[in-house]
Amino acid sequence: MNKDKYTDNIQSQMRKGSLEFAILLIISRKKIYAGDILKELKKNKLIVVEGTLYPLLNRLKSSELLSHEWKESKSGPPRKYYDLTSKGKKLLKALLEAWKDLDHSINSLISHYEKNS
Amino acid sequence: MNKDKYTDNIQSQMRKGSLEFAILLIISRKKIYAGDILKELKKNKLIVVEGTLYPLLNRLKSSELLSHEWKESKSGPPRKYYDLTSKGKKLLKALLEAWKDLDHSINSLISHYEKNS
DNA sequence: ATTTTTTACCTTGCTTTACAAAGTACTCTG
DNA sequence: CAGAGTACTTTGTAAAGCAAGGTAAAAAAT
Repeated sequence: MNKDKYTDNIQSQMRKGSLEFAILLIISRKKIYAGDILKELKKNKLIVVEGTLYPLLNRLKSSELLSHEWKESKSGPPRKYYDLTSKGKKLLKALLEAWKDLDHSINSLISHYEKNS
Repeated sequence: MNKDKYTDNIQSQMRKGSLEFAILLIISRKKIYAGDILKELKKNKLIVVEGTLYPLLNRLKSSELLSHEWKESKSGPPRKYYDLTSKGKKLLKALLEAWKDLDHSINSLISHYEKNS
């Protein structure tokens, strides 16, 4: 175990856990392809790389949470535009509740911390 | 890939990412041993099992984020009581900032979602 | 006093997954 | 058509969660 590597990565670990959720939220707004999803995530400080995003999208696809259709691009090869399936929409609602729970739990722990420091 | 298994686990994945953070927060309040950490996590709906918690505590220990001392128990074998090292305290402050960023990012995405649905 | 139960911590084997890096393929520009 | 840019995929490696089983100490039951 490389200590520094471990320590450095805890912060990114924290973000990664919410990655599927963030991606479903982004796709729920409008049909969008991988390149623009990456940009949206970066805009929100949720840094991901291709090697993570593409397999993740394919997992969501084969779990029938996403569908996609090919669309021509004016500046390169065609793109896969993703959309939520009804199963995906349903899950998104559930994740929203789960997020609210987590948000509440962590913020409650934080408020204890901040009282004592 | 088992679809249902994958779908079922996204919610817990979300929580897991914040696990180290939550554990450091809990330990920051007072010296505490694994059994009581489990109870605190459950109280906050952050469900974890022994097979996850013990290796995690050991990783935090070998990264010098935690220290521990053995204490006698009145109802069984001795317990390892964990405490934050100064390195752990420093990391906790950094994680607090990272959490606030994540919280802000996700809640911003959510507010877009809720506007459109 | 020995056995059983409870409590506490640890380990093993399996599976999932993030990521870097390399690969494939399409399209536009010159 | 060669090269640059864009888009999607695959491979190999390492990290980590979890179920299940293991070790050990102390208390309770017999």
